[in-house]
This record gives sequence, C-alpha cells and structure tokens, in this order.
Amino acid sequence: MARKRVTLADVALASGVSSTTASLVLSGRGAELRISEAAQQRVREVSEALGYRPNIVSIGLRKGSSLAFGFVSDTIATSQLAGDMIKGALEAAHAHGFMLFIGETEGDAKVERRLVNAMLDRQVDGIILASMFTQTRRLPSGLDHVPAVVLNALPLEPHLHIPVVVPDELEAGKAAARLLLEAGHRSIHLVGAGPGPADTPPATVAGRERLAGILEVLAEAGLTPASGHLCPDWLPAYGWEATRAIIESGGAGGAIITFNDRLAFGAYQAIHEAGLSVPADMSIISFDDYPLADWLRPGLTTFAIPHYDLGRRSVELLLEAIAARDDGPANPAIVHRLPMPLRTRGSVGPPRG
Amino acid sequence: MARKRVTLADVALASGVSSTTASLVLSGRGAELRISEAAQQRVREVSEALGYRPNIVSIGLRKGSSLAFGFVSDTIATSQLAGDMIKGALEAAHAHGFMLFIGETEGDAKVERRLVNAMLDRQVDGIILASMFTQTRRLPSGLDHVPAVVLNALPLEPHLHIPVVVPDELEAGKAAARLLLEAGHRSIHLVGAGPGPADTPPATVAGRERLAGILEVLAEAGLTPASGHLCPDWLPAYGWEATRAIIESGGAGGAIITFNDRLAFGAYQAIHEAGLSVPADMSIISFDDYPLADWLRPGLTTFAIPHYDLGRRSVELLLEAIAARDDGPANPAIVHRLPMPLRTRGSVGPPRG
DNA sequence: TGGCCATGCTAACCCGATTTAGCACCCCGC
DNA sequence: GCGGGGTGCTAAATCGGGTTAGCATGGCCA
Repeated sequence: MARKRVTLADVALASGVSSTTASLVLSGRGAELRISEAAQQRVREVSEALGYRPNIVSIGLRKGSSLAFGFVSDTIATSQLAGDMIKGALEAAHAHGFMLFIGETEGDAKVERRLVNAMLDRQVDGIILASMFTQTRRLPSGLDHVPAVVLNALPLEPHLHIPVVVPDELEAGKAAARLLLEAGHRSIHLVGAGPGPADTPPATVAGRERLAGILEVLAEAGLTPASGHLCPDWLPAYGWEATRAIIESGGAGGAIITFNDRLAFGAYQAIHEAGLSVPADMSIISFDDYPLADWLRPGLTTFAIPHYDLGRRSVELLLEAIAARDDGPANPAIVHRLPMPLRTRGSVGPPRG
Repeated sequence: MARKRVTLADVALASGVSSTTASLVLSGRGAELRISEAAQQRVREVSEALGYRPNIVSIGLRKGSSLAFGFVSDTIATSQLAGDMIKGALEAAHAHGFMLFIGETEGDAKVERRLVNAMLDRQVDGIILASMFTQTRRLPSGLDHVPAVVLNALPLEPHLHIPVVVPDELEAGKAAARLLLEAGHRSIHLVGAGPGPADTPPATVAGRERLAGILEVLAEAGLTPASGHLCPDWLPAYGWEATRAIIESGGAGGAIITFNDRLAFGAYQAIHEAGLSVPADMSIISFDDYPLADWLRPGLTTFAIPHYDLGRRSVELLLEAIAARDDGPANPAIVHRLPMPLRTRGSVGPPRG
C-alpha cells in the first residue's frame, strides 16, 4: 500500500529538466515560454510513461481553489427525486472537472453552518444550498467569500449575489387547471390545499404557488373549486381520506387535483374501494412525477418537478459566477424558474355522462 | 467578495508569537512543548476573536490526507434507497470529521476509472465503491494506494485488502419462507424468480440468494414452490401479470413471495382487480421496504434492505483501515453481511379456509 | 566563574504544485 | 571585441500549515 505517487519533481528529474520547465510544458505554456520542442517532447513522454497526475490539493493550495463544489441539502434520502437533483448537479460538475462534496443538514441550521464551514475549510469554489422539505429559508453566514446558489427554496432575506433556482409551480398550477377545463370539467376538487387562497400548508411555497395558479385559471373561467381539502401532510392516507369525503358528498363524476403524487395514490385507493374507476368516474391530475405515478393503473398524469434540471442549472450558475469573478460583476440575485413538464398518462378523461 | 481568510500567520502576528508557537498551541501540543500559559491564552483568544479556521487543503498537502472519502456509485438516483445508503455513509463520515465526495458512474467502467482518479488526485483517504444495480463487479485499478470498501456488490476477483459489505439476502430468504410456513401456508408461489434454484435473473446476487434461502427452508419442510415466475424485470407490471396467472390457475387462498416491493405492488393490483383481498385471500411477503410498502392497504410485510447501515458500516471500515494503517495490518477482505430487518405490516395472514 | 539544566520560544524546512524574475549562452552587427 | 537581443531554461518565492532541531535566557550548584 501507499507506494508514493509520481510528482512533478519526479517527471522533471527523469526528463533532465527543472520542475519549472516540466510545469510549463504540461500546462501548455511551453511554446509561450520558449521551451524547445525537443524538451517538451521529452517531458510529455516521461510524464506519460510514469503515469503522472497532478496533485490537485497542491494546486488548490497555490490557487486557492479546489475544483470542488459543496452541495448542502436538508435531506438527501427522502425520495428518488433528491437523487435526481444530485445527479444533475453531479453531471454538470463532472463535465467541467469539478467534484461535489455532499452534506445533509436535516433542516438543522447549526449542522448547516458546520457543513458550510467544513466545505469552506476545504476551499470549495462554490456552494449549493438545496432543499427538499423546507421551501423558505434563512441563509447561513460565510457565503460572502464564495459563489453560492439556493436550490429549490426561496431565501427569506434575498442576498445580493445569490441566485435562486426553483420549479415554476405557479405555471404548473395554471396548466393543471387549464388541462381539466379543456377536458370539459367544471367540478374540480382540490386535495392537499384549498379551497381558498390562504388554505395552504405552512412553509411550503410549492403548495401556495400551485394553489394560486389553479385558482387564477379557475377564476378566469368563472369557477371556484368544488371543494378543497387541506391535509396535515401530503401522504397517501390523507389523500385517501379526502377522496372518500369527496365521493361520499357526491363528487364522483368530477375531477381531482391532488397536490402531490402520494396524495393521488391515496385517491386511487379510495376510488377503487368505492367501486369506481379512473378516469371514467373521476379524473386525477397531480404534481411531482414520483416513480409511483407510472406504476399506478391507469398511469397518473402529473407535472414533474424538474429535479435533474434544477441540479444542473445550479451548478451552471456557480460556473458562470466563477467565470465572471475576474472581470464581470457577480451573479445578480435572480430567481430562475424552471418549467415543470407535464407527463401525460391515463388519469384524465372527460367528465362522466 | 473574497475578503481573505484568516491564516495561522495572521493569528501569530496578532498574538506576538511565531507561527510555530501558534500552531503548537492550537493543536494542543502547547503544554508538551512548554509554551507559557500566558502565551497560550493569548493565542487562543486572538484565534477566537479573528475567527481563525485552519485551511484543510494546506494540512492535506503536508500530511497527504484530505479528511475526505470518495463515494462512487453506479447510480444514486434510482430510489430513496440509494439516498439512505449515502445518508448512512455521510453521517458516519461527518461524525469523524470527514467529508464525502460523491460520484456516479452509471455502470460505465471508464467513468468509474475517471472518478476514482479524480478522487485520488484530491488525496481522498479512502474510497467506497457502491452499487445499486449490478451485484457482481470488477474492481478498478489504483486502489492499492488507499483504503477501499465494496458496498452492496461482490467483486468478481476478491482483492486482498478490500472488504465487502452486503445485505444478508440468504438469511432473509430463509426468514421469509419460515414466516409463511409458521402462518400455516403450504402453497407458496414465487414472483420474480423460481421455481428451480437456477431460475434467477442474471447478474443479481440478491435474487439468487433470496431464492436459495427460500428453497432451502421449503425443502426442510418437505415442500417445493407451488409455482415460480421469472420476470424480465422486477417492476409492478410483471408482478401484476404473474399474479393474474397464479389466480387464474387456482392459486387464490395461498401465499406469494414477491422478490421485491414493486412486484408486490403489481400483485396487490391483480388481487384487487380479481375482487380478492390481502391477506384474507392471499398473503404476500416481500423484500426491500420501499416507502411504497407502507402506503399500500394493507401495509406490505417485507424485509428491509439495511441501506443506512450499509452506508455507515462501509465508512466505519475505512476509518478502521486508516486507524490500523500505521501499526496493524490492513483490512482483511472479509465479506460483512448485514441483517435485513423484517417490517411486519398487514399482508401476511393464515391460509384461507 | 563556569558548567548544567530547565524554560520558553523560533528559524527553517517540508508537502507539490505555479509563477515571477532573471540568468547564461550564442549570434549578429558595428 | 563589445553591446544588444533573442533563445532556452531555472532559481526562488509562494500558498498555509506541520514539524524538527536548536537557540537564548536565567537560575542553581560546585
């Protein structure tokens, strides 16, 4: 174990040049600094033969950069979706030679501070503050010295140089309502929020914005929701409960907008248990695009959270900030809203009768 | 942006001592090296006041370590489960002051090599090679210089110093069969593999071992499976199909072992569509403990893959290897099998009639 | 008065790269 | 034969810490 790595000095020695020369050649500045073609050739061959790889830690010390970003999330284990966000960030980072440090805070601001510090101690070139749960948040200190991006959350006090990347929930809410209206529905029930604009779970921007979009489009059509069901949590059991209530009060034949796919799953269960079927008796449209949505029978029509794109975009913003650091001004604190693509499956049909 | 960080030299200057002294004091070797209590006090106060934090990149250069591990996975976005594995690794690492670099290979050996190299270039103190898909694998080169662990996969050519961490699938298979036998079942159908010991999907150790465990216990009871259904993939649609076949050939009243929870989901759908119910008409037991298992009605009884523990254990093995590096011998290439805990929900009952 | 020891600290080198400043050599022209 | 300029390379500083070897000072004892 631990046979020593080949260093630049080894390459230089074996090529009969100074390490300065070796460095210049290998960084492509050989011609510029007038190193003879013969010497360049030799250095490159020796480097290749010895399997030389530069020590990035050393470069990091010299340049104050580490070719790494920090990705700090409140949770990474809730769902596949978090994984997709990381995947997007990872691929964008790797494509530019950057690595990603991952950290999980579980929503604890103290843990977050510790992680951000640990990453700054490792000279990361940027930090992504991601959220899966919480949708509005405070920012930790220490982010003045390094590019940062807030991902899938809105900062309570917007920071001058920290851009934000979020899904366009408002637009998706509008699209959901439009889609049901176009299918001919007039009786539209909401499960997870509503019926009023203030009936939204606390601390989730997603709920508030989806609801606002839905209500706006319904209002344009001269409608209000047939009913609204605020749930303690967006889990199948509550979707089941709310849907039973809808059916018992004669809502069958209409449509349901569930505020996420787990609620929709509960809705399917209630509809099937009542001897009804989707979409013949009830149409359902939802948000998130959990893997589940594709497994249900019929498949669930839903607006996907663009997790992969969110992750990618956040890294790209860091890269832009780095590129701009030297000359241009820093990132403006723009809120980037990424579209939520519709996954059309089989859960929406015309109203019954 | 980028006001300079406080360095050790800054602290030394402000305390009126040399940086050597400051270093000794802050690393706790002050008393040992006979620095006066007054000087120590001063250094500590100044350090605190200036908010000094040591630059880990610098320490890494000197010591050849980076207080970071690499976590290279074939995929991190398949499911929540991958996230749990990372979470376990993350928590164990953070508890010991280590960070985690994450990488995703998508099963491509070339990408894996690149990632492993990129991590070695950053002087990681250990590497975890994790799998979600593939269950047997080759090892990349370059792992002779640094502690490594294989996670959730079996190496094709066991390496002398690389331990392996996997779930104990064989034991879980046995326990599943035992549980159904104890509930009184004699007619046991397999969905996902079987009926013979060779009827297993290629390249999955999980399938082979679960099956072996099941067959062993059934054989001890003088039984063979009532039927076996090898599926192209372990997805709901195939579970649905196989279960329909079981019901059509008069299997209702018996029990099903599905080889994972997604197959079980399909089985539930088929059973409900046939107007039957779980567990009155059919008992189901499964493996994985997807979140789904808890959402089904009734809840699915299943053996959980101990993802969190797997992640934790792999980091602990790296820490042990580091601790042993100086004196003791390297890690032996032991295969660590972690138990798969049973999640008892409502899907298993006595046979009908 | 000189030697010895304890006390309290620091100079200087090291890790592995990048980068600045500059040196030695040769050729050419006057 | 001496200055000027181009060519080809290198010494040395630097990043921010850790570490080794050793240097002043003062007190005590013979």
